[in-house]
Amino acid sequence: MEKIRTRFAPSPTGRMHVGNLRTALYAYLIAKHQDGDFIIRIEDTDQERLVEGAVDIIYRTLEKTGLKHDEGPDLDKGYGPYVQSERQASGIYLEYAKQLIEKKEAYYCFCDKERLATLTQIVAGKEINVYDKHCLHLSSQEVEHNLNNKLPYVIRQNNNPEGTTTFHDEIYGDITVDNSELDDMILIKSDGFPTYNFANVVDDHLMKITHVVRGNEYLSSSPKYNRLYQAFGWEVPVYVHCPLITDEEHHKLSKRCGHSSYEDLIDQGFLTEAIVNFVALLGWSPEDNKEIFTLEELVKDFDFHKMSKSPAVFDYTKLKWMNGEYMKRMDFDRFYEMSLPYIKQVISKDMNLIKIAELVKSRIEVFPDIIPMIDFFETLPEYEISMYEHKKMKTDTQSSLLVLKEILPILENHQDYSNDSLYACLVEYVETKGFKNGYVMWPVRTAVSGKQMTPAGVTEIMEIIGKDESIRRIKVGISLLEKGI
RNA sequence: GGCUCGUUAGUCAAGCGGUCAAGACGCUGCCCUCUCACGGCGGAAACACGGGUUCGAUUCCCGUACGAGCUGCCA
Repeated sequence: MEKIRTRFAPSPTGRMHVGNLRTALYAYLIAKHQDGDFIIRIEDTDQERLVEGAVDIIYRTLEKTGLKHDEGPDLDKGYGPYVQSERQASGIYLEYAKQLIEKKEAYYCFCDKERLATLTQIVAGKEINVYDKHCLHLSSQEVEHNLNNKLPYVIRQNNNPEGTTTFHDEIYGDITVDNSELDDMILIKSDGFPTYNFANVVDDHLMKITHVVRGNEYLSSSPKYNRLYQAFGWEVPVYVHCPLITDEEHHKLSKRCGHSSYEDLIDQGFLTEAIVNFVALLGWSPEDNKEIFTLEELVKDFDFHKMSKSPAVFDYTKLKWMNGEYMKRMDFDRFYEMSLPYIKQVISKDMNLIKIAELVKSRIEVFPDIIPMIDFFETLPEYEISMYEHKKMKTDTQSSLLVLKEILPILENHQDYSNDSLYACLVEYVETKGFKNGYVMWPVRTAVSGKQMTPAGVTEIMEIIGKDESIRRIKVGISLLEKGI
C-alpha cells in the first residue's frame, strides 16, 4: 500500500488555537498510525494577515506537543520549498493557473473593485457576492491587450454551472452539490499570490499528500477543489474533514474571536500532555473507555474512521479535571520543578518546599491553584472565631479555647516537630481526655492555619511552619477566642 | 436568503433494528479521613419533533424544527 502522507498547513497569523492544534494532531495521528509521513507547510499567501514570529510559534507548539514532522521548511525531502510564499516566488502557481486557462478551466478577470461592488447584494443582512463571469467572455485580443497594458488582474476558476459534482469524505460520506452553486473563485490574486483555494490543491498534489485532513469549514468548498483536480487530471486525495470545535455558545473556535490558544492554556497552568490528550478526545473516542492517553498510545489506537461528525464544545471544566489527573500521575521531580515558581510567589520564609509540593500535588488541577492553597504557611490570615465551631467535630468557641489552652503547654514541651511525633502527641492527649480526634484536631488546625480548609492536617502543618510559629499561632488563637467569647 | 453538514443527559461520548440506552466531566448522597483533596460505593440527568419502512425503531428513509459552517483578491 502507498505510504500515507498528511500535512498540517497553518497560516502564520498568531498563536495556535486548540482547533488548529487538534487538526494538526489528527493529521499527525492518521499518518503515524500507519507509519506514514507528517508534513508541515506554511500557508502565508495572505500577506495582509501575516504576524511576525507566528511561524516560530507554530514550530514551538508542534515541538512541545510532540508532533514531530518528517518534512517541512527546515527538513526538505525533495518536495520543497514548504513555504508558499517561496513557492510563489518560483512562479509555480501562475504556471499551473495558466495551464488551466489553456484548458478553458480558468480565465483572466480584470474587473475592478467598483464593478465587483455592483455585484454584491445583501441577503438576510449578509453580503453575498456572485461573480457573473463577465471576463470569461473577453476575446483573446482583449485579454492580450489588457495584459500588455499591465492592467491588474486575477485568475478565476471557470465553473460550468451544468450538472452536479460529488466528492467523497471519509467522515461525511458522499456529498453532492449542484454545479450552479459553485462560483468562479479566484485562483490567483492581483498581488500574484494564489488563494488558499488554489494553492492547497496544487501543493497537495505536488507534495503527494494522500490524506487531506482539515476542518469541517472546508467541506462546502471541497467540490470546487475537486473540480480543480479533475481539470488538471490529477488524482483526488482522501478527504478527512474534522468536526468543528466550538465555544460554549456553539460557535467555531477562532483566534480572531480571541479564543484560547495552546500557549494561553500553558500560561494558565495547564500541561501540554493534558491539552493534547483532551483535544484528541474532542471528535474521536477509542473502542474501550480509556481516557488518559500518551501521544504514543494515541498513535497506536487512533482510527479516523471512528471520528464523529458533530461539533464538540470545548469544555474547560473537563480539561481542568484531566489536567488534575496528569498532575497526580506526574513524576514528582518534574512536578516540583514546575510548581516551584508558583510556590515561591507566596512562600519566602525558610520552609520545606518539597513537603509543600507533595501536599499540593494531588489537590490541584492547574498550577495557579497552588497559591491560595498554601499562602497561610507564610502568614496567618485574619479569621473569624466562628471558624472554631464545627458541628460534626462537636466543637465550638468554648471547647476550642479549652483545648487550645490545655494543648499549648504540651506542645511547648514537645521537642520533635515531625509529623509522626506530633500526631502521636496529639492522639495521646485525645486518648487521656477521652475526646474524639476531631474535637482536638479541628481547633488546633484552625489556630495553626486560620483556614477552613487546608491541603494538610494539623500536624503536617506544624511540621512545616515549625515549633515557634506553631506556638505563636496557637497563642494568637487563644487570645482571639478570649476576646471574642 | 442559498447551499452543505449536524442533532443521544449541562458537556464529551458509546450505540451501528430487539440494551433496564455504556462510560467520563460537572452536580449530588454515603464511606474513608487530623479539615480539604485523593480514593471507594451510590444517585439525579438524554435518544429534538412528526410521518413512514418493519413483528419491532435511538439505530434505516422522508419531512419539520433547531444549531453550525460556507457563501472574501481569509484560510
